[in-house]
Amino acid sequence: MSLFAQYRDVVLMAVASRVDAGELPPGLPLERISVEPPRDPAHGDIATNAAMVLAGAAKMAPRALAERLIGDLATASGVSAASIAGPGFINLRLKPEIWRAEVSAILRAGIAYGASAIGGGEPVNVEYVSANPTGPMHVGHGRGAVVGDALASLLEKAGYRVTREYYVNDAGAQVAALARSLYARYLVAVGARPDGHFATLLAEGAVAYGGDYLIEAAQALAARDGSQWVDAAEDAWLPALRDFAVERMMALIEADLAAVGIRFDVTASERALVAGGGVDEAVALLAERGLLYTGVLEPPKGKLPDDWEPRPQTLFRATQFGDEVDRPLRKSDGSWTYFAADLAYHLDKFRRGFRTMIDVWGADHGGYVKRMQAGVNALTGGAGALDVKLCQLVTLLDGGEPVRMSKRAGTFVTLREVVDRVGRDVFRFIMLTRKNDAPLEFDFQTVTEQSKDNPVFYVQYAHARCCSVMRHAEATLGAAAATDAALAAAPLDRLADPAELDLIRAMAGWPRVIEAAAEAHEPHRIAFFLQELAALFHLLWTRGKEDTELRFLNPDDEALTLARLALVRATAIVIASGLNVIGVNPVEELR
RNA sequence: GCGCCCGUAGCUCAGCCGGACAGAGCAACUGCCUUCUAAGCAGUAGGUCGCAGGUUCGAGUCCUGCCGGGCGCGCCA
Repeated sequence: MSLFAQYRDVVLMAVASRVDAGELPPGLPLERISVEPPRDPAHGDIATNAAMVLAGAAKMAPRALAERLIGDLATASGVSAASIAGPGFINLRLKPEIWRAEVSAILRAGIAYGASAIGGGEPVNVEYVSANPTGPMHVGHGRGAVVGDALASLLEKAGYRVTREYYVNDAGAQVAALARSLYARYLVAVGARPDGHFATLLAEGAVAYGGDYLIEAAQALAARDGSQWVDAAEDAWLPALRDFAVERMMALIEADLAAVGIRFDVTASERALVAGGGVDEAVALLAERGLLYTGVLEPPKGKLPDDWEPRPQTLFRATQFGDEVDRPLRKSDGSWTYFAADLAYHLDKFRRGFRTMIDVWGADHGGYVKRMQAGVNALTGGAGALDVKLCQLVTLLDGGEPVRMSKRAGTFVTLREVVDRVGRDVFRFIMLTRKNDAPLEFDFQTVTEQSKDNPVFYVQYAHARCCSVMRHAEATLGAAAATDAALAAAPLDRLADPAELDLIRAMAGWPRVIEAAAEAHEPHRIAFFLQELAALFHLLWTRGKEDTELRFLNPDDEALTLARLALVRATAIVIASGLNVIGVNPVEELR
């Protein structure tokens, strides 16, 4: 339990004892009480809004209510002072040994420090990337991949049972178009058409996917199947080529993702879902609940599609669940819309035991959120909840100049190109330096330079400095004295400098960051926490440069040295713990 | 036209499901290297939190309207 959770209990006990004593009425809204670090550290170590949030129900002035509570709080274990401030805040000052004990706790917990049980083992499904299997990943996909993966790790750290999932859209028109593009490449590969044939088709718009990656795929297809498809009818070759292409593209995508250290527990296929009758089942369920009807939609406002014509179709009553219009489930050719299949897919997730589902999408899918949430709401009878994290665009720059698009990939700069250039750790960290709904600028020059302009480096450098100190310590004191177990028993009361206590307080906040970020589904908070923690460590380091008394290694005072080594080691552990959640390897040396 | 997201210091952005004088980095100016990696640190300066109302003891945070930017708007996914 985090320190703040512990003191929340202390506050609750103080309230309960005043209720027992008849000084406060029963039935107060205790859930509104928060216990957190005050924004201004000068106010104390721990602040609670208890008096203010209970004032209404207790029919008392906040400060008067605070007076009732403060006696119990001032004498609570570990509290050195309690005061009432401002509109009715109660500020607690903790004895320094409470903070110091946190250093031992970190050393004993190791990289697991910060783990929480608030998830209570509840299953959560995080679906991310889910790019069409039509080509290599581009950087935009990479952002969603990192956000989803870090969010999944974050939730695991907070005690949820997480499934990482990829939904393969292998049933729609996109993959048919992919198969046609592959066929055109194939005809060239087996020599049935001249070299320029593909370029001509592409220019005419007869094929959709012009990326070079289909050349290799076509050669592989030719090697496997020879020229058997050359004179075949489309009906004959399309299914075979589609399967071949999807399999090939998924291998490509999985390799790209592996380069960023991302893997999935479950890969769900849209085609398998449709073939297995999942869509019929979901649609039947909606029909059963009276949520389907046949109707004609108004034409969309704004840009009207060229071939718009009103026609009756099967509609889902999404408007009953907060959507703007009712949504079609069938295309004019009788097949299911993507939305229908996605409904079935989310119903499937729910039936697999996930009441909480999180989808990470690109911002261009923003218009799709309400209908999907409406669908989940309808299909689960309100028991399932879908949260959608929309990732805004990534703009690639090089020294402030926009990066030109790559021909090889078709249109976009590939994820692989970027990761090969900057490394997976840099890529992952930078992708979390903005909240997901803000656009992100990714400048090759900035993210690879070694200065404090580069947040990845800045955090890594703090960790490397910690490791450097430990290496020096081991050289003089011996490895046995510098183990985590040995340091946990160091005389921590020697840590008395305000800058040292500031660092400890920040580290003690790590469990809170995990819990708050997990509840908000916001992995970027970890990156910001790490930057703050690194800053505090760099500050302390430089103080030691200026004032020999504050140096970590003090040859004349071994007890003091051990206490400070405990602090340094704890810092390294918390940084590593944070980097671990976002999937970045902490480095031990930067040379 | 409608929906979603965004609007915080000159620039890039935080701001923890309303809380105590609004934070950081960059850029600018001033300092700190015989000492654990100066690839760092400290200080100074800089903001009507887009605008106008509303709810509240209390609003950058919630509600309404407007302004500005991005994304999207049957038979694509």
